Amino acid sequence: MITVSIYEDNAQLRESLGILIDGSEGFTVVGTFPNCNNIVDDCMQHPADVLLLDIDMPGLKGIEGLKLLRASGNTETKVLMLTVFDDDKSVFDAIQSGANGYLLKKTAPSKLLEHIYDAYHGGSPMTSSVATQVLKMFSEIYSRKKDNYNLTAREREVLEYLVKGYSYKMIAADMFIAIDTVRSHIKKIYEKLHVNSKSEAVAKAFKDRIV
Amino acid sequence: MITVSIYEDNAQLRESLGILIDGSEGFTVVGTFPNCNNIVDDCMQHPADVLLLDIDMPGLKGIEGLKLLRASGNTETKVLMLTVFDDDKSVFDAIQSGANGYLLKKTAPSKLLEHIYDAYHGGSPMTSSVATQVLKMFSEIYSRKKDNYNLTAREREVLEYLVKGYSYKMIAADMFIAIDTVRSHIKKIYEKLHVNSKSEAVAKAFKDRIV
DNA sequence: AAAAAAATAACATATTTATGCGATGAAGGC
DNA sequence: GCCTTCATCGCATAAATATGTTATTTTTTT
Repeated sequence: MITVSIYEDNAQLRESLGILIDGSEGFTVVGTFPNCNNIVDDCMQHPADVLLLDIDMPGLKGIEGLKLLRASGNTETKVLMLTVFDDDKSVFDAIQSGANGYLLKKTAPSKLLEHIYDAYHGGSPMTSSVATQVLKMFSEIYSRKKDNYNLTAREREVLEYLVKGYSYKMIAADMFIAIDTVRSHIKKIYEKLHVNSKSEAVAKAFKDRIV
Repeated sequence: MITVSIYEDNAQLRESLGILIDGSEGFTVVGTFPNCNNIVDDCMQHPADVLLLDIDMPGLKGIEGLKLLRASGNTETKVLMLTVFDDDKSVFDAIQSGANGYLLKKTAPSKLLEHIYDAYHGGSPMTSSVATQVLKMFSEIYSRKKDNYNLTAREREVLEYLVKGYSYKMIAADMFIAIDTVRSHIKKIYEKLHVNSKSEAVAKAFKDRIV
């Protein structure tokens, strides 16, 4: 038997969700709340396996509630965020705050039960459009920027040494070129990156994933 | 009508998948292949909306095939990876290489059709256990390192200025302290981070997410 | 073949960093 | 009250960096 609590400000939806879930084989609703102002207490007094947490609620927002819950040490309860929109900011926040899944409200009731089941068993159900957001964020994080500031191969090489913390002298020795050549390259790099110090170049290299 | 191509080395599974999909309303199979050695050509000669791509195939692995396809400029075709296991290395690779979804082979046939439909419409269907992997990676990436090298509040502040590319003089001005005080802080920072130059400190700050 | 871009190098110089040593006052723990 | 940590500041100096100018040789492009 999977125990579920529902946080949803719309009374109508809250009740119909409750009836749906409670009326289904294998699920019991142990609490329904119109806001998550006392979420930490609620979860202690009515422990549930899975929470359905609306993102947009008056008072404490769903994500804030989630953060409180996790901050209180509760990492066991699975939390499924419910929302009308799949804007990336919220998705991102929810994930970072420790949500176990992210569903659009338009999810069909039968699916909803399935998703609760999934979450209970360690899965992270998410609407496929939300998953798209997540993957997009991933590829943004991990894709090299297309704009590599037109650094030449040699310049990129030098920049990599800078990132590794090498001094001009060390770079020269490693690349078998004169230190003045290293200077020349670095001067060019600074021009292209619009910086004027080693540490700025390093910072930019990290930020823009040039290296 | 959604056109689908199937890459799967197991002849039995390949055929039954083909029959299932081709026999379903709204789906047509335009190609079935036992390997993805010629995936780029295949996709030109038998354009499909969605590819089902087995991860483990003799010859070119599914992910390698995916990379080739994307490298050839094809970013339009939706690609669903199929696999028996949900190990994080592959998931990660697939996402980075531009997969649109990641499904376990044990996915029920009815779901599979749904997932193909989802992918075609821009979604990123993934088995919920795979989604768990993805979220886990996310939180790993974004969690601050616990070890902040015991920097004091003031030292962290100075380090942030370094990351922003400020010179000692600028930091002193901004923090309303003497330049020698800035030096003192930085000396301490270097000791704690085990580095001995500004750019190394900046690099470490980025790598270890101190800032 | 001519032109453009990239890699190499030298020289000079002002500025910035790195490092060492020492010192003072304020805050907090015991 | 004593001790420790933190934040503050000064002075000195060697090393490294930033910047400008110029020039030669390869490599690439047109």
